[in-house]
Amino acid sequence: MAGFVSHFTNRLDAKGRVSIPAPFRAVLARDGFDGLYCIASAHCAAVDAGGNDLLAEINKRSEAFAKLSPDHDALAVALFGASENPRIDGDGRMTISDMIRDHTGLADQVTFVGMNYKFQIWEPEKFREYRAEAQRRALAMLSGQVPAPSQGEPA
Amino acid sequence: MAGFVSHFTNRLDAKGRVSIPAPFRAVLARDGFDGLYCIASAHCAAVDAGGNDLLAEINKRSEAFAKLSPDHDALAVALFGASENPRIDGDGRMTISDMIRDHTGLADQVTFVGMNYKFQIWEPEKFREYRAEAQRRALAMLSGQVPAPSQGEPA
DNA sequence: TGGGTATCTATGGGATACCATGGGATTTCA
DNA sequence: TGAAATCCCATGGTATCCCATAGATACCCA
Repeated sequence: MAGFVSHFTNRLDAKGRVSIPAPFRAVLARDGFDGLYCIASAHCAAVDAGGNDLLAEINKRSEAFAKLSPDHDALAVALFGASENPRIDGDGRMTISDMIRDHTGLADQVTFVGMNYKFQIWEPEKFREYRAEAQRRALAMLSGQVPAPSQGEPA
Repeated sequence: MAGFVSHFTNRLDAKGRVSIPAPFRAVLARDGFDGLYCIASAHCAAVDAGGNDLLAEINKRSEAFAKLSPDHDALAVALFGASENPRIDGDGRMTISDMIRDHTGLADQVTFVGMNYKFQIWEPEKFREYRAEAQRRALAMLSGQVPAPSQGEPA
């Protein structure tokens, strides 16, 4: 079954709310996660969002280390300390927290980008730039110029 | 279902009380633990807090040694001697004990950091420093490289 | 086929509930 | 009996719930 696909740009209202695109809501409803799981991306000005599938990916990363160890603690702070669990109201909207606003730099519009098992939250202009760069990289990779990165690339 | 996520900073009042963030209280309520389980972190200036999940991890550690053995006794003293079981009042607040105050160095503000199966209690400024370091280490760990030996860890 | 209607979506705004916080009053314990 | 812990209530700010509206699309039926 298809996951999060396509991208949408919606307006942020005076209360800091934004409608989650209806197709994404449908995917979340199938997933069954309560609300939305969000985590700041470690390598770009976007926030990853999704449900159980995304949470499972995050959990997988920290399971490599023994709990209560310094390594596990550091990883847990970096991952879960940078995560949030916003609710979705009856009209399909979420509230943009300070964390999301600071990390993405978004102001009055929000771009939602489907990435199959998760989607990303972007400031629209920053997403345009990132997308252009991503397409250049994809083109280079597909033409065999650049070796595909080994698996386990941070999302 | 997600555990403790995100981080919050609340004020300590004149009576030494502080509100436990509502999302954390919701997780604790699901967990069913009576009050809060707290233990000083062995490797940083924070206090681990949580419910049955955290307690289970602590128990797992001491069970590695035979009861009544000197090793088990020593570990039990170290673990449970550094533990506390504060209550949560009707308004969702806990009282900061001298142990927590001394071990974290906190003064008038308290930062609560979600780490999924537990959360940590920090002095806000010390947390900022630790977090920056944790993000560096996490990036190194996740990029598949051997993590740099964590010398110079904040005590 | 075309007009009309119902539905869905994004968005705005009022009303309400919740949360963090402060402080008084009461209880507990040494 | 005095200090500390606990209970209880008040309050300001914020988040959430609920309803309204407009535009777009899907649907229906003559």
